[in-house]
Amino acid sequence: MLLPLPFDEPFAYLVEDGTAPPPGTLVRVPFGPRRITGVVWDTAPDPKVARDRLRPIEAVLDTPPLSTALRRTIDETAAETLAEAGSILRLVLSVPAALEPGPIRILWRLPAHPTIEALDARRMKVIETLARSEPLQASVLARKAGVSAAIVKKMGEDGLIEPIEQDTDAVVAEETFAGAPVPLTAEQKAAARALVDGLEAGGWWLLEGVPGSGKTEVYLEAVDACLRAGRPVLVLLPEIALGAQWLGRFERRFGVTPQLWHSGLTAAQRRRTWKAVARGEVRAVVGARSALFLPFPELGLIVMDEAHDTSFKQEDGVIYDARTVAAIRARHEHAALVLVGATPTLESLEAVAPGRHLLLEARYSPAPEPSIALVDLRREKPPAGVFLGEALRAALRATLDAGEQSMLFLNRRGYAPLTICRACGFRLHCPNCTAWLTSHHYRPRLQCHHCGYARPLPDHCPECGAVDFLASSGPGVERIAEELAGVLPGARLEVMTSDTVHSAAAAADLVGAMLDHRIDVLIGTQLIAKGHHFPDLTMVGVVDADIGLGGGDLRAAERTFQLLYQLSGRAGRESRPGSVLIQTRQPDHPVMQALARNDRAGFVAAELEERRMAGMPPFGRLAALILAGPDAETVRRQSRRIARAAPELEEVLILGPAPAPLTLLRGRYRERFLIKAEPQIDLPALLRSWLTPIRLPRQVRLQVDVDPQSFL
DNA sequence: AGCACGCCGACT
DNA sequence: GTCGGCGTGCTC
Repeated sequence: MLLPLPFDEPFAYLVEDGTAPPPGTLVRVPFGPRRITGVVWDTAPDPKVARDRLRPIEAVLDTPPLSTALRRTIDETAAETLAEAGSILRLVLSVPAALEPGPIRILWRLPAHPTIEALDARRMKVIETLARSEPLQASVLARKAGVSAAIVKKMGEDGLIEPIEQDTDAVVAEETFAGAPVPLTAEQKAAARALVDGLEAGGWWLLEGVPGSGKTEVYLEAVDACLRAGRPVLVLLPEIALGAQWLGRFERRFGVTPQLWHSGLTAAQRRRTWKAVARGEVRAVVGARSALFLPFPELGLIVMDEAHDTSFKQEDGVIYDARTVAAIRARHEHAALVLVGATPTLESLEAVAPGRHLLLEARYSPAPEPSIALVDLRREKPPAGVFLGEALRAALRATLDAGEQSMLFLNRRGYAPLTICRACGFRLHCPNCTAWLTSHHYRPRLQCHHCGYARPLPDHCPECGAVDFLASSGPGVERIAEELAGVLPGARLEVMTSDTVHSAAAAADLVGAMLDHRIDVLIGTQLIAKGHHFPDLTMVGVVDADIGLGGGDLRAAERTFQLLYQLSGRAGRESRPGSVLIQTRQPDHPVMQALARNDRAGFVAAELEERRMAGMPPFGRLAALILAGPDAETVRRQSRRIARAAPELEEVLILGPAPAPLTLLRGRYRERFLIKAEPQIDLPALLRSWLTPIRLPRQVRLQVDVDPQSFL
């Protein structure tokens, strides 16, 4: 029995007269003082307790069993991430309430032999209504029959009508997938055909296309083919992309809304969807990465849109990469997997089989490629405290005068990333993290973006007490909005960040305001880079393109290119030409040069060559170990212990331990290792044999991150 | 993960 | 004298 708790091995239980339920069955078992729902696993467990201490299974649940494909996915994901199998099972059984019967609703129907003698007119009306209807709720019945609720209630008491109980979770809306296919270009048709023809055989594809090339329409053809073949489909999107625009396209194509799975669902929606998926009644789910662990009895196709997006990496709790898990699940389901995006990761470009890399090169609409220009901030240096250079200001003005829209991009929330005392030089920092406090003006306070610490904006220096000497250093989007208001008086500005957009509805409002041209300039963080199409948007300005390039991140260049490339795609839709202005202090950087030449292929080739030389992914594999605990010395001592036990292999390079860049995070000291292995090495297995024998004191936590995306 | 057991501080 | 803090250990 595998339990949804952090254990690797299944536990053993007694079964009556040796009739064990088949693998996958959900059962209720006693575990210490509590009752837990576990799943019958495939291998006979090896109990580490005496036979006579085994306890019996308490009950077998009605929930349909977990499929073999899902159980193998759990095993393999555990092996790959070094998480316990039980922790992965916990992701599958993430909705405990879905394992219980749902709320009961009482419906009324006619008895087998209804009494109709001597009934008054109102009672007859109720009988007649039920005679030509399905069982109804009391209130609905009363309304339909045109009588008061009291009459229905009394008839129930008198046995004239009969109650039945209905599990409200058992009711699903019938899904009829219809809608109209969108006409496709020859290039799109060819790509769609390749996917449709390959569905049966399975395996994975890379669907790459410039923004506006119709990638969605192409993969929706594969979705359609899969549904026609009677197999369910899972479409994964970055959480933020699960917006009205995407759903609108799905609805236009299929005439129905798919089932949704994301963090914003209510408990009841979550419970109903989980149950319906488990019963095999759901044919299409669109969701964020956690949807990969839904209990589909079988799956025909997994589509990952914007597959390069960093939100597909789960960074806390069980650390997993949705791309890896999707590949594992697709393989065990004999399902097809399609990774979709404008800027596929170097990993997927390198791994894809030549015939399975589908390219869409033509833009749907006749808009020409945007012109991209670099502004050298070293030459055109704005005065201190000013962040928009002359060229950018002029472009913004011209766009406004032409009655068109602009976007200003800066990947920094808040007003300023640092507040400094001009009297004593003190920098306001977080008490729990190695990080400055960001000042926010819209919601006035100082905030740590790593741990959630916040305090009011101070009027004096907490160090030397000097009043009115605190100065903002560096820009955030709020500060850019302030500066821009001075540059374009009267222009309609809006700021879009996770601070100003709390809900899907708020995001839809902003998008709507852009579409209706009630906004002249939209200022925002990477939220604004994600697939929205604004016909009147012709200018995109990047306030500081260098932000992502610093630090020790091996993917810094790749990510910066992805982000700015995607952003450039926002400019100039329909028939109007777009222009992109990028402010940078490193105009000679390969990323900036490639952007200016609009040369993605060249950038990818050069970056791949660098990775190859360095043995970095995709030509080698990385893992990060992070030890964290409240006491710095204990953490250091334990890291040295782990270092001493490290395997010594020619194909494996172990760097560290060293204090993590974010040395203090949420009040815990952190030491890091980085492990680089040649591709032929089974890195998870190596880590397991290295780390499993090591017992750490409870205050020190060891986190293993295979294929890390973040290097903090 | 939870939950109990167990050993040291401020209180009705 | 007890209530309760959370460190440690165990759960088939």
